[in-house]
Amino acid sequence: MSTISEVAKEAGVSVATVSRVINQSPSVTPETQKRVNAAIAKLNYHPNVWGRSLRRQESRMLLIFVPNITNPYYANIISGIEDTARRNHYNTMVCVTNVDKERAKEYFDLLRCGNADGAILLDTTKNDKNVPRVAKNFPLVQCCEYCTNDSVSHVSIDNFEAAKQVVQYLVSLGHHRIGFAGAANNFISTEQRESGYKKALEEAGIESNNRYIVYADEDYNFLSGIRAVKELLSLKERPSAVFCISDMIALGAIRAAGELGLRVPEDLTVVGFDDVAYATMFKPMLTTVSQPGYSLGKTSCSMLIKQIGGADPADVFLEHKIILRDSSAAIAVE
Amino acid sequence: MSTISEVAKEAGVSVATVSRVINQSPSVTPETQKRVNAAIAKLNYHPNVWGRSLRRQESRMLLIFVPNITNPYYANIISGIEDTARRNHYNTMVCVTNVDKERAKEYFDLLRCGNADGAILLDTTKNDKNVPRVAKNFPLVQCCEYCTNDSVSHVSIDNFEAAKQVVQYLVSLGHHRIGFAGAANNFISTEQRESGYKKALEEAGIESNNRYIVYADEDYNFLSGIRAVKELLSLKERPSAVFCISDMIALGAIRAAGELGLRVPEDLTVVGFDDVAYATMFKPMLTTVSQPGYSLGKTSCSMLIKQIGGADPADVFLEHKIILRDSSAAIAVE
DNA sequence: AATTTTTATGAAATCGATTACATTATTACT
DNA sequence: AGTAATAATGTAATCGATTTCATAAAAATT
Repeated sequence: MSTISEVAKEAGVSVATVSRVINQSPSVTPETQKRVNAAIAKLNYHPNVWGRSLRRQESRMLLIFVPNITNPYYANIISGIEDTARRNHYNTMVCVTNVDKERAKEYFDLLRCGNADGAILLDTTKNDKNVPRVAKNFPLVQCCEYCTNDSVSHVSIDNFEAAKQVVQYLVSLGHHRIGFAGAANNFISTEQRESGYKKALEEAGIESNNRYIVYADEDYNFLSGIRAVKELLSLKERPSAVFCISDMIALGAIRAAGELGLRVPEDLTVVGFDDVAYATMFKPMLTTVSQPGYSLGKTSCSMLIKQIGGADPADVFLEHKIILRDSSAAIAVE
Repeated sequence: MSTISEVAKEAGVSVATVSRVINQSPSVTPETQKRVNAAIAKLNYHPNVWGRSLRRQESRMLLIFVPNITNPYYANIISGIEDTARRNHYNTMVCVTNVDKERAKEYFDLLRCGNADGAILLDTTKNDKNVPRVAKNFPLVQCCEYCTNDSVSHVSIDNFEAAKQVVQYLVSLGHHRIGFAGAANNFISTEQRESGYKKALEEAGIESNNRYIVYADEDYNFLSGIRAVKELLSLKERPSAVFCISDMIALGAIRAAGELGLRVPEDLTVVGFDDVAYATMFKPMLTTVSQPGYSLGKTSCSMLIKQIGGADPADVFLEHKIILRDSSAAIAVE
């Protein structure tokens, strides 16, 4: 690879002038510019990032922490982040943490070493102690999930409100035995959706029943969704509707119903969360809550870039949307 | 952030000695080591990567090009790559190209700028002209998909052989009207699987019928799978089995059958490819070909690291496995 | 024409780490 | 004891780009 001094020699100017041409600073004769550009083209020169970063004290690289990349729900968010980063001349680097705190710490070292200027976290848990600590020294933005410490920026939907609205919708369909399928993890969204569920029941004057609340595994996987919802459906007074905090669990719910000889939505109404592509791929198509993934990513990224520029942390809530499909219906007359 | 010279001052030694301690070079007194390490801890010092990379002329960063991250099939491969990279003290950076050649070119610039030492490509198309060109100057390894130019390394399964075996299996079940659902893209695996399909038919003495060959969209999406297979099933003499080059298309095939009132596997045998998690999530569970994703990633990565160290390009083929489940059955006696 | 201002360019310092070479201190050997 | 060999550490060059400051040339002003 060629260096700036090779270009300088080729063009018959000093390295300073070449640098000026690259960075489009004024006061370079059009004629000199042409000569330098010709040399750059001839040598296929690309400015070396190490030299540049070292001098400028910035890497123009952003990190994106995701727990795993299997969940299609992250794809839109990442697109939103990457497009915004690119538009601002930042590169991005997806760091797959696998919900492994050790690995996350290793990735945080990329900030300490100067490898990156900031990070967007999609995997913060409720009680995370490390994130606020890192945020003291480096620009961070939490997206979708966040820790309770409110000194760190976050962008998300209002999970409490969304869950409340879902349950209100179910009540409006005539359901009053409404189940909740959560997950055994420490994500704040999980907690908030459960709170929203309870609040809506309370406001509707329906007594909350702990046996109507079950939990799938940490990662919302399909099989644990089946297991959890089967538990719910084998109750004596089984619920006529179940609100699942992820589409994956909801698909499990539909399968569980099928295995127990129940039809969806005739015998059981199922509502999911996230609106992944698979929600429409199988019959019945899933009623679910859609998050503005691309916007969440886009907003997180522009917030991060502002913070790198010195802005203060902030919290932003974006709008969700409830999408009605086949898996929910009014309760049959008893 | 603190620098090496601050550490040197704190420890009362020269920067050279600090560097020696960091890099564990011999001939540093245990006592000095202790002092330096204490200073490092006290200042929370992390060596700056720009300085180091600039001097060492290496970034210890590897790129992973993926067409999209929605496809769960990539998750294992990426895990294999990342674990191997980490074990060799390399960082990795996932670059989502969205099958956009322009964006891929931008990412290649990360190599030219020195941001990365090499790349693993999961998205090379058959006739790609750019990849061999880039491979002249930088270490590249193609994984799963590769271009016909054989000067560039690749790691993959033997798609031709796998497809042949699938069709031989179908023939052994008594099927002789066997359909093929490919995709309208330029991936070499697509072509090789079609060739393997044809070869197996030929060897079994079954005449190939062009009307039994249909194509889903470029990205193997579910809906186009439904469309393509419906075409197949509406033929007068419809096939009794269909081999789909991806699980997504196979799931579409099952749906298509259902919509036309056909049962799987009683009326139609369906075989997929890739063994994604969803293959077991819906009834009937999918018979499919499993690729050793983790090993593909791992092998690609160690090959890349060897190439960075100066080794020559090479080609490696790994073993696939045909996984028999519910969606395939012997043909009913007519 | 002489002086000031502006413009274009170059020389050299700088960013933070590594490393070849130089230097000093210590140990081993005759 | 005096010299050679070895060990521990320091000095300074280096990687490639940016940028401050200096300088030379051109243009504008009086």
